[in-house]
Amino acid sequence: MYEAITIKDIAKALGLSTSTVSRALRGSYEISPETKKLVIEYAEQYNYRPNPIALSLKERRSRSIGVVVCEIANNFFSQAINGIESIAYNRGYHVIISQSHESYDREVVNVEHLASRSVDGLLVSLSAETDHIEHFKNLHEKGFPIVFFDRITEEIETFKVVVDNYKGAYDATQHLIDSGYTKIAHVTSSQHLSISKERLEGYKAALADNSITLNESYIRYCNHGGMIYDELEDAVKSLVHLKDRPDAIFSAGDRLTISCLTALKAIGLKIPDDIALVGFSNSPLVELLSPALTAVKQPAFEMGQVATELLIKLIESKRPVTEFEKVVLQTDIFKRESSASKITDKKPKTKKAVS
Amino acid sequence: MYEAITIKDIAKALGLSTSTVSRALRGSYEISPETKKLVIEYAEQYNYRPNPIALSLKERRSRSIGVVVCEIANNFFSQAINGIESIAYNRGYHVIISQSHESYDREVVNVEHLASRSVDGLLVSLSAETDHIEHFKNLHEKGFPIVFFDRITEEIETFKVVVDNYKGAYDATQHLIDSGYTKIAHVTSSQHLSISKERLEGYKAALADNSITLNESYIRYCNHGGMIYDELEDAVKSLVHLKDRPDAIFSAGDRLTISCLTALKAIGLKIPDDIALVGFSNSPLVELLSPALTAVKQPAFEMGQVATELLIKLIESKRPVTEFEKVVLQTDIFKRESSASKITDKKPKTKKAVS
DNA sequence: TTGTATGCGTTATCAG
DNA sequence: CTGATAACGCATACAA
Repeated sequence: MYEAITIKDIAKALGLSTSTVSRALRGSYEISPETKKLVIEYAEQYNYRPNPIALSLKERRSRSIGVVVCEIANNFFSQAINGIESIAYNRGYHVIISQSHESYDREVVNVEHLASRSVDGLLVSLSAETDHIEHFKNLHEKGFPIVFFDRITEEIETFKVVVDNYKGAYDATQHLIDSGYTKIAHVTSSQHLSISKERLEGYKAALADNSITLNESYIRYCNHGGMIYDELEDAVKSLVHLKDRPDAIFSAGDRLTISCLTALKAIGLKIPDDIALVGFSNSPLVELLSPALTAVKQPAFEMGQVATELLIKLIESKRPVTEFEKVVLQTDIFKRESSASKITDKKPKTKKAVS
Repeated sequence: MYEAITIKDIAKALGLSTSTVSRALRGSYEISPETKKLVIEYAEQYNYRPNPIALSLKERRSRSIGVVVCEIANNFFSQAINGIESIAYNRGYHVIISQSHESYDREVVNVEHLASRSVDGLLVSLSAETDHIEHFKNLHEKGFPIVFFDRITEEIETFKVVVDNYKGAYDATQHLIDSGYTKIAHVTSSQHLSISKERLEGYKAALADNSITLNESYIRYCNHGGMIYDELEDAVKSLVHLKDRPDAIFSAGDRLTISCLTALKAIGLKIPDDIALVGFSNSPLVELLSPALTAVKQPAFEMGQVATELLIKLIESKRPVTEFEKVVLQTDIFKRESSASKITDKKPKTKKAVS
């Protein structure tokens, strides 16, 4: 039905060979100015565009990079993708986005599809369900360029871009403690994720540094990233129904934080009067939600940019790269307006140095 | 660097011809069971995957559809894309997303790139800057499948999916009036957009039906969709600095609503005490922002689904389609908790029937 | 300066 | 049942 013009059409129309047309269009020096002019004008007139599919086949590269994330309806990832795009666009790469919706199976399918030669490299942030990464290992061993960001794996040696999750979590927890809360629950994503582990460590360290005993029953994992059923709502409910109800929650992700807000609202608890909330979030609305929320913000856009630069470096390098860096950026904490409630005269601790 | 296995490799290794291997892999009935088994096992072992690029070239279709939107960091569009994906995935199509960031030039580039045979069809929501659509007309006239959603154009006859913007805007405005506000400003996107025009009409109609004189100085357009400089902040500021300051704002889009919230906060105005706000928004947080906000919510996911179904219908139809429907869905209004302020005992009007 | 032939990976057609 | 060949659109090594 839809037929576009090809080099062959131009060649036929002008009584030339396809190679001449091809060379003329690429401005090759070996073509006479007249022929060149003729061809270029004709191409212009008929709005000729080279077929990228044919080019890909020939050049064995598609000039596109694949992005594998859990969700784009997530402020962190949509901002990261904007960063990815900003670099890719300038370097002449297309960006193909795929969502796993936190499903391991879906992630495998997406990776296979993308990698089977329709992209030149992959930017990956693991799904919450993913606990083994053979699908990436196979590719990586064959030399396929992969860069991990945010939700990374230590099992594959390549470029990685993350934030200092430990410190972000530490600061968040410390902020709650500084505000007078001591019974601090932690709602996090899957146990398998690097970010969950690091944030958990930061949380634990802050408690320890303030001589607060860790209460294991205050920790809730959402192994499906809150994507199934009422995974997160259930977690929050079970927390507030504890006999020794926590007076604050530290949530470890954008979606989790938003879901916590929603769940608490649904339960009828007021923030921060009934319970305080501090969470990782990149929502532009966090500043609006004050005093409901204090947010730890990730430099999502920059992470996307850095990861993309590294990936393109990998793609375009002639010889195998052997030196891999792990870029660590810093989080920002947006503190809510201090509300009267719960604020004590505790002296703020000096911040600990973090690994 | 990264080399994947091809049919040719298998053929060589097994001492067969490429055609035999190809047929064996596709389970052709004319291949002996033994050969079939041999080939399939070998392919499995070496993790063979057909090269989609080569397939595209051969079949003159890529089994992928392109999406052209302004932003994915926008609740409406990210939800719509989820709807698009949900259908496309089931029908075996890839989704390639491109963002115009409300720039006309960027939109043209994206469309050209996508359409030059790397996608089989296009799902389009126009950018705020776009005031002529030759780039789509050309394609459409050549028979290239396009479906418009949300921000559509009447100049091209094809499938379209929208919401009843008139009614959504009418309801929003009526809600403000019912709550006792009369000096209602309207912050909207570009004048060129269909949605802006329709929402403006709904706003005007509600005012008229309540015998409120339209104050032209209460209307603010953001012709770049709020993407440049402080376009939106300036609009809000100029509104609140009017000598006859409006007591309410109706904002006509997801980003606009969020920006209004942010801008009002920055200025130091409390919602709804100083000024009320009702806006189109699909943010999962709107219910949290109560009583700051009443939101008109669009069925984004469904819109994405419907648009995708129509596009695939267009792509896969053998003969040119001549009957085009325009699907109109309904908005939902999420009303904020009624706050004491400003609520009068005005009797609610009966809703008008809408075109 | 231009044309011819080849190959990228796959499948369809035609011959065996 | 299997193999050789052509074609999809393009670029390039090689001829002329």
